Amino acid sequence: MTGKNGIEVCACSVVHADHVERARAAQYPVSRLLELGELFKIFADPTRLRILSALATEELCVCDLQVALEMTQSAVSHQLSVLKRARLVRYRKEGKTVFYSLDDDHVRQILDVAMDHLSEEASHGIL
Amino acid sequence: MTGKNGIEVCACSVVHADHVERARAAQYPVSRLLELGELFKIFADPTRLRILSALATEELCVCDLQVALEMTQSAVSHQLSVLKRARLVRYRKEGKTVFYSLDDDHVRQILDVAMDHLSEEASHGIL
DNA sequence: GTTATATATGAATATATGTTCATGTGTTCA
DNA sequence: TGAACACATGAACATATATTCATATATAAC
Repeated sequence: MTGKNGIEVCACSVVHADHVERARAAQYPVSRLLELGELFKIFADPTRLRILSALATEELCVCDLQVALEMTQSAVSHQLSVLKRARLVRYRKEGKTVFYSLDDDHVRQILDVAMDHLSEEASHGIL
Repeated sequence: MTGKNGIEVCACSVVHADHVERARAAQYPVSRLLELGELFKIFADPTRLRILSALATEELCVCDLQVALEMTQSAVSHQLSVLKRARLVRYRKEGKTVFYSLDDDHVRQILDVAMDHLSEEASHGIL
C-alpha cells in the first residue's frame, strides 16, 4: 500500500504512533548496522570459527591450521584472507611461512558471550 | 595429498607438531561450533539487526515494525519467525495483534561487544 | 455465518558465499 | 639462476538465504 508521498505505508489501523516514533528515533544509522552485519557474517561460518578457536590458544602457520583442521591449503588461505580483511587476525612472516594470531581480545569476548547465550538457551529447553 | 589412512595430510615439512597437537586438543566440539555459527548467522543480516535494535527500546507489534523500518509485512514476519526460532525474541498476542520483544539480555550484550569492536577498529584506522 | 483485518507461511527467484581447481607470487637453498 | 616450497588468489560451481508474491490462518465486528 502506497501513501501520499509515495512511501510504503502500513494499512493497519492499530499502529502505535508513539512507539513507532521512538523506534525510528532510536534506530542505529543503517551504515552502522551494515558494518555490524558484515562483522557477524565473518563469525557465521563454522570453518572460520574453527580457525579462530584454534588461534585462541597460540599463533599458528597456515600449514599448522591445514593439518589441525584437516582442510585444503587453499580453503584455509581464502578464509584467512577474509579474517585478515575484517581485522580479526594478524599475521607475521618468517621466511616462507606465515604465522597468524588473533588480532585483539574482542574476538574472544564475542565468542564467549555467544557461547553463554547458547548455554542459557540449552537450559531453557530443560526447564 | 593423501596420507596412509586416506585422510588429507599436509605436504609441508615445517609443520609444528606440538602446536598442531595443542590446537587439536583445544578445539571446541564441531557440533558446538555449528550451533555458534547458526547463532551468528542470525545477527549477520542488516534487516534482522534493524529489527533487534528497534526492539531494544520497547516491545512493538508487527505493524509498528513494518512502518518504522519501511518494510513489507511479509518480510518482517519472515524475519521475526527466524528470530523467534533462534529464541532471540519473545511474542505476546493481544487480539489480532502480536507484540514482539527481545528474549533476553544476551542479545544486547552481543550487539554491544560487537559495536565496541567496530569502534576500536575505526580508531585503528586513524592511528 | 460473513467480512475485514493482523499476522503467518509456502513457493519461486535473485543474490551471496564457501569450496575446489588451477595458477600466481615470493622466499629459500643449491 | 633455477628448482622447491609456503602461501595467495582468480574463476567456476554448488549451496544457502532474503525478498516478493500469493495465499492461509486467526481473531474481531457486524
